Amino acid sequence: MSGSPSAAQPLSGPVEDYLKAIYDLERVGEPATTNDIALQLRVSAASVSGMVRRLADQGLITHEPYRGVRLTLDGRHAALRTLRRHRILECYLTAVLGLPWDRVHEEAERLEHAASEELIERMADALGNPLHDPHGAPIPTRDGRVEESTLRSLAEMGQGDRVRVSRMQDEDAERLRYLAELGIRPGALVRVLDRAPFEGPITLWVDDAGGGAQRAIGVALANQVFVEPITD
Amino acid sequence: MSGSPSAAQPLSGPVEDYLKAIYDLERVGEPATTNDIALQLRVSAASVSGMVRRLADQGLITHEPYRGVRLTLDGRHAALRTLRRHRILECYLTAVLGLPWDRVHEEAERLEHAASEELIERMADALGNPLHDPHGAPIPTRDGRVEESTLRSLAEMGQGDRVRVSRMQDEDAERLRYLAELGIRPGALVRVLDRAPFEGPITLWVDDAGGGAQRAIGVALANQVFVEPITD
DNA sequence: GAATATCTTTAGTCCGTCCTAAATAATGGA
DNA sequence: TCCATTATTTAGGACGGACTAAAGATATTC
Repeated sequence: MSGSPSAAQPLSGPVEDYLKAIYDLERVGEPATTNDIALQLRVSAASVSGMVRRLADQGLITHEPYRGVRLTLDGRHAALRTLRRHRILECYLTAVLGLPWDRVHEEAERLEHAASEELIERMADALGNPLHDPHGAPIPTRDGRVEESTLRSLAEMGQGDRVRVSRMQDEDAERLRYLAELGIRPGALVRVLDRAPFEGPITLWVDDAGGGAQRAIGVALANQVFVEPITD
Repeated sequence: MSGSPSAAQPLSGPVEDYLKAIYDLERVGEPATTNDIALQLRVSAASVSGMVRRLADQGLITHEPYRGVRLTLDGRHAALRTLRRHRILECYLTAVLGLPWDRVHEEAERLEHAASEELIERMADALGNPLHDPHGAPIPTRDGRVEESTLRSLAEMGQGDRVRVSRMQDEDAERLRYLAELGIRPGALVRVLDRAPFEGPITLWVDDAGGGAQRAIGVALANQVFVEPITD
């Protein structure tokens, strides 16, 4: 109840992380719950309760006890600024400095709290103002707009569906690397050949330069891959 | 008395800043005093006392009460790692991203605590492993060697002396910008035309592409410029 | 050598961010 | 409807890193 309206005073690293997490959880529609935030940030639920009070005091979120948390306009803007930083950094680190695809997330996670707005904009310019990061996530604009399409995960697809991979969860480097080895990365064209029952393996045909290859992955992995159906 | 010999466990930002400051102060020979560290880091002397105990506990420095502080081998290596990061970042930010010369110091000051070793090495490679940062400071090698020449400041020069600017203090952006405007930057050739008595202005001839220009600066400014005599 | 000035350290706080353990609220079955 | 489970919050602490005020050590000067 004491936050200035649009001050954009510098926020601490942890605060930026909370806001990002809340943004992410809230995107599915429901308010973000204490527990979800705790899981996402690998922090105890009690810690989240504490931080939630502080964020609410600063006017970055609203909190209905036992119900969950929503970003205010200020909070959303702060979250989007951080997200822009993060994703521009990911682009730059892969495209210009050649850091491996699966490790840029972690690096960006640290740099996003330290890089100035100016630096980020220089990187964005150097890259030609990209619209998506290397994992397919959309990059918010300077003024806080994002095209956050609600994508379906590959795990929701049925036999015969043909889809294009548009985005993947970037937190887990090992899974990311494995999926990339199978040819599953943003832009890839995939067809579901078969789905075994009882959450069994999903058999795919993954197109590539040499025609394609048959692959099988579990549901857990498929859940990290977001796709859009091909309509042709 | 409980630090592991060469662990290189990650250090916090503040700790890295203390080690850098101590390294810098200790370079002139004497142990770094509490007060000097406090002044350099713009922190109270009491805070330094507290931190000194922690650093000593971690085996990064040795402390003789009321006498001062010295880096251990571990501490020196940590300081040099941070310094390498800082200076490579400064190079990269100016040379590749075109950040203004006088502002890279503060940007690097933040990024140096967040950038991974790998990122720094990629930047160094992209730059062709430079030996000096944009302000003329030598860049420590990966294995912790530096050519720390003991330079004289421009303020120590007398009438008629001819010198090459080799390095300048980078903390103060405004002064840096002003000196650069006068043509005083690393590499510049300068002759002392006159020194007014009682700490008065120093009149210089500064060579440049168009022949050169006469300039006058105060002692305070001249103290921030380090030079080597030209012997020819 | 005593008095004074200057440094340094200790004592006691504070804030941010985390924790565990215990208390309280909401929810879903029987 | 009441009970058990699960989610959330509160209570109470820890730690790193900063502070001010006061006390102790060293240096300087007469």
